[in-house]
Parts: sequence; C-alpha cells; structure tokens
Amino acid sequence: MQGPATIRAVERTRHDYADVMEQLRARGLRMTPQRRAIVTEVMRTQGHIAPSMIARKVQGDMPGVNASTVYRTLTLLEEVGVLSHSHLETGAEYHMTDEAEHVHLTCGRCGKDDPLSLGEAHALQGLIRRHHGFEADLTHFAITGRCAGCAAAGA
Amino acid sequence: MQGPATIRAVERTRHDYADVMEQLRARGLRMTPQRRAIVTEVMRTQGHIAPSMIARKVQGDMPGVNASTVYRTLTLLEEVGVLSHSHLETGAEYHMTDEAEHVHLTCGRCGKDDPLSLGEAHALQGLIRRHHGFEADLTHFAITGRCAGCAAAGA
DNA sequence: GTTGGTGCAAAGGATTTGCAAGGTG
DNA sequence: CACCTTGCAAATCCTTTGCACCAAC
Repeated sequence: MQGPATIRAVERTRHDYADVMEQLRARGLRMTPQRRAIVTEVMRTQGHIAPSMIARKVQGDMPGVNASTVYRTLTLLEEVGVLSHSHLETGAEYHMTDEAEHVHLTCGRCGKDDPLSLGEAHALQGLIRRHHGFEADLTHFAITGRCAGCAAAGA
Repeated sequence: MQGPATIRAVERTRHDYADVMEQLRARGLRMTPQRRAIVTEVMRTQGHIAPSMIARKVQGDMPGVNASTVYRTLTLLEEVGVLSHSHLETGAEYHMTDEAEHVHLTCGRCGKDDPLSLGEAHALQGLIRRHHGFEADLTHFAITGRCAGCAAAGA
C-alpha cells in the first residue's frame, strides 16, 4: 500500500465511469457491474471509506457481490490509478484519486477532521524538501493532534 | 488509539522499571513478570514494534505468556502513559513514550525511514498552528513520500 | 471464443472477551 | 486476603487465496 507522491494542482477532470473504463481498457481489463457498483460507492462517498464498509454497502445494493471481489477490485483500481488510500486513525480508507488533494488534520479528542489547504500543504512539503530532499505526500497519512478548541480546553 | 499531542523538548528522564512501576502503582495496578517482559521487549527495541511482534518475542523468552495478555498490557501501558503508538505503512507500532520525539519520513519506494529533527518538526507544527490553531502531533502518523534518491530516480 | 472476473469456501492472522484460577501488594 | 491479572478457549473481524464456472469484449 503506497500512493503516488506530492500534491498536484487540481487540473485533471474528475473521474467518471468513462474515465474509469478507459483506464481499465488501456490495460485490457473489463468493466463489470460489480466494479461499477464499487466505483459508484466510492464516488458517492464524500471523502474516504474503509474497504470493509464498501463491501457492506455494495452488498446492500447488490446482494451476492462477494467481499473478495471488493478487495480485489480496490487493489486493482488503485494500481490503475482510479483510487487511492490514506491512513486514518481507524485504518486505511479509499477515495477517488482526484479527491486526494487535501490533508487530514484530525483532532484526537473531538474527532473533528479539518482539511489543510493546498497552499499550506505545499508550504509544509517545501520545508521538508528543503531539509531532506524528501518529497512528502501529506495526503497519505492523516495528521493528528488537538484542534484549536480542544487545545484551548486543555486536553 | 490516540496519543498525546505535540512534541515536547526532551527533558524527561527515560523510563526504566522504577518509573513504570511508579506509574502503575499510582493507579493501584501491579507489576507482574509478564508486564516486565513486555516493557523489556519494547525498551530493547530501537524505535517501534508491532503488537503481534511483541507477542511473538515475549513468548519466545517466556513461553506461556498469552497473546491476550500482551494486547491488554499494551493498552494499559498506553493509558498509563508509559507507551505510545504510531501509525506506519504496515500498521500501528508501539514505543516507549519518551522515544516519541521523532517524526518518520518513510520512502514509499525504497522503504528508507529518515527521522525529522526536532527543530524541523517544530517548524512544521508552527506552520500548522498559525493557520488553524491546530496542535499537530507529527509523531503519531508517519509521513510518506519519496526520499531524495528515489525522487531523483524518477519513480 | 478468449481471457479476465466472480463466487464460494476455506484458510489465515490479528485482536477481543468471558471466566475461573492464580499471584501481587 | 482482596483485587488485579493471567491463561485458556472461543469468537470476531478483516483480508487473502485456490479453483471451477461465468461473462465481457
């Protein structure tokens, strides 16, 4: 599990089915109804969603879809570039690759999850690059801590 | 699973058994040989170690120790403040709380894991604080990306 | 018709829980 | 001796794999 590096400017078009199909076809792969259902579920989700949750939801809409199919599909769609995953406190979660353009600032006390702007993310990346030549992908792991409110509250 | 926030200057003494016992006793808890073995294993580890690995190693030295004891102990020692965990690409890993003073820069291609200095970490935290009032704990999640070498190599 | 995909079933591994027996302070 | 801890065993959960059948293109 390892995503692409750095945050790119948002210039690509958002993925839709045509897009997904194209990426699959380019590799001689097929767009099955199961895959369609899985992509739909991830697209419908604002933000990120856990694999096991995708499995449950997809099975809700389309009984008979096997969990193993879901896991295999997620892996495949990530290889193809349609999906990406990030690590949150609760585990790995998937999202459309082109929705990866934000960094999670998750409060460990109240659970609030603020996004970091592109500009701020770039500033952080620049700072890391300057000292290590390391190209950070801040979207891949969340950043935890205490939000302003909770920090003020003391905890 | 959620650790304390911010990176503190390293001024506290390193934990040793006396330290651990004190923290337990303060809560009316006991220092059993199993707990001693588990703490020993974590202290012996330079850096971080996964729960399942701790279980295996402890069982190696001290057959009969049950895995459930290990998991319960890790949770407890984290509540007490002796241990903390971080999230790396491979999952959660534990370490002595006072060894948490570094941020992981993990290369997703070659796997190299560089630490970020305290000063640099503070700079990043300052930047985040300025814009969001958010007190980031950069030690809790690793930062992935591409190390200088791999970034240059193109991948 | 090819070749990739899916369902099914089973395996695997990590982690949790209830409970009675055991050990620490 | 009281109460915390442990071992045991069972139960979950999530995820992976082998394989024969099925379907997309």
